Amino acid sequence: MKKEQCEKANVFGKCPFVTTQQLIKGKWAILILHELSDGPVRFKELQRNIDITQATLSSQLKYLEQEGLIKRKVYPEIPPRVEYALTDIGYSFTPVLNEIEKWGMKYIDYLKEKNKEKSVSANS
Amino acid sequence: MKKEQCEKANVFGKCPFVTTQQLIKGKWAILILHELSDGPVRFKELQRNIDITQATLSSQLKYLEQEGLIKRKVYPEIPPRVEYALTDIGYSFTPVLNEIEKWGMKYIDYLKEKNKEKSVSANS
DNA sequence: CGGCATCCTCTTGGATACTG
DNA sequence: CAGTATCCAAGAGGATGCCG
Repeated sequence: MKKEQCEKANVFGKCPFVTTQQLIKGKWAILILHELSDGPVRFKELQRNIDITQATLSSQLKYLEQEGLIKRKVYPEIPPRVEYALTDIGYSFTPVLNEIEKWGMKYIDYLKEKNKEKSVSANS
Repeated sequence: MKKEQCEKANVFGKCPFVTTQQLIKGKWAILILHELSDGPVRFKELQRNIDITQATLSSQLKYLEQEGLIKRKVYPEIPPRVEYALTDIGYSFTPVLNEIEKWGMKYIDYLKEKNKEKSVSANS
């Protein structure tokens, strides 16, 4: 794409990089999307899987729902049951998640190498 | 990968998602990496391309250099000249950038559709 | 040109307590 | 179980001015 789209006027909804960044910059968005990538998950289960407080999880889910990435389904039961799932556009984010995971593993390896070198030079 | 790696102990350097998120959560990291993906770029040029103040750009670059994603080369000239380039591990981030760009464009289209629907229903 | 130091503001998100 | 309300701390990052 033309770089110009991202230059000067770095606006949400214009530049794909800025737009994506705005959506996933939060501490939890990527993790939540990843948790939902295998199918619907209940609120409580999400909270258990990710280490996050109720209040924070609640606000994050509300945000992601607003942006159209996830959908909320309420089952009229007692006790209440709410499931969260990816929307179509949310599901289409999967390739990004996969690349993030692959690169993350690569970077973790890189960190290990870096630490190894450091301890070697410290011993010399 | 095993989800367990990301559960409970969400630590940088253990879970690939958390690790990557920590590195790119900032407002500028993705844009800077994208700008550098075609080869070395000077400080001033970066500042022109992205709309960012000197102080902020400087601290971002220092951060990315610390994390090993970019490297800094100083040319002993007058006036001074400093070029930034991707390291190997930084360059290997390119596939993530590509997916981010693709998805970002998809999401921008989605936003347009959403707005169209809204104005239609508003006129009915 | 390519920074750094300082100050200051605004947002994110964690802790805690309460509700249907 | 699945939230909401309130309060608060930390950090990101912008503005400005100075320096080699």
